[in-house]
Amino acid sequence: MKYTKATNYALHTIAYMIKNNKDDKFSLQILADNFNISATYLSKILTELVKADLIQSTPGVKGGYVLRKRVEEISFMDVIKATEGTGALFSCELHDDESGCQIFKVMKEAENVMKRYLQNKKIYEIVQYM
Amino acid sequence: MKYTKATNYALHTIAYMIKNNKDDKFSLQILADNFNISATYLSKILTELVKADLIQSTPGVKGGYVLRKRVEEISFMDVIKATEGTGALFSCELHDDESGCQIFKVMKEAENVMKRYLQNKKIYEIVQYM
DNA sequence: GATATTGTAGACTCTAATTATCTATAATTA
DNA sequence: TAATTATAGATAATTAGAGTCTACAATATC
Repeated sequence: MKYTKATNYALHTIAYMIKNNKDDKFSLQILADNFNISATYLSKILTELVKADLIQSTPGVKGGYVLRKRVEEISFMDVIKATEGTGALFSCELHDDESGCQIFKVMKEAENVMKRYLQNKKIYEIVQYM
Repeated sequence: MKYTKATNYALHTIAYMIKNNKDDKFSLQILADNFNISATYLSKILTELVKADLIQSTPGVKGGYVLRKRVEEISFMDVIKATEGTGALFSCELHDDESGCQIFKVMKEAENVMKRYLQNKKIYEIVQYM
């Protein structure tokens, strides 16, 4: 069980945008070069952030990506949800009704504890140390 | 990012052993039948629990698996560690020294919060409700 | 000591997800 | 219209997960 690299790129992209003047527009190429990955690959990741309404994209000349929320409103969890999805980390196929499984309940609550931590932690908080 | 099914089988096996007389010896076949999976497959999973010293296996006639610790000493995390390994959920390849990455630090602490919860939760606590 | 029983190791397969890349296309500005 | 910028689609390589099957090792019992 591991977070995907896409999540890492997404978190670093948002942090990068906040750090380098949060109101600017950033081109895909600039961002991709920053991580040494192909632009189309990063595009797929950022498109998920667009769908999640965390950033906005505009095509065409002078286009690019821009933050869509105030930095106080962008948590780690918001970004992770966009890239990893919202499904539970643990699932139990051994019961007809998973939610009745005692093991599932514990695993789900443990997951919630982690997710609450990530929901409360905002990305701008750590940008100053980067 | 998902827990493996192996973790689910492992947790259910320990719970099953605690529930059905914790001092008994259980044969692989009985346990595998219980979950409708093949014995050799479950064996691979339980062998990890043996290595982690949570259960003991004895081959031969009248052999089987038996718990090796008192039930108060078997936490969810103990089992999960055995099946999922001990590596961090998040890793950052964008820095030479990962531990200096601010994003990594937050992700690691979030993980620790979840793991502490699972370390404090013992399997015998939920068996009574199964 | 032979035999039945029980767990383990190894090789192997199948599938799905991850991690990309490349090409073509759509939208926008100048 | 041309240049620029993001997106969608096809494709491919690699790895992890989820098993199965066969052979083997250890143990008890007769």
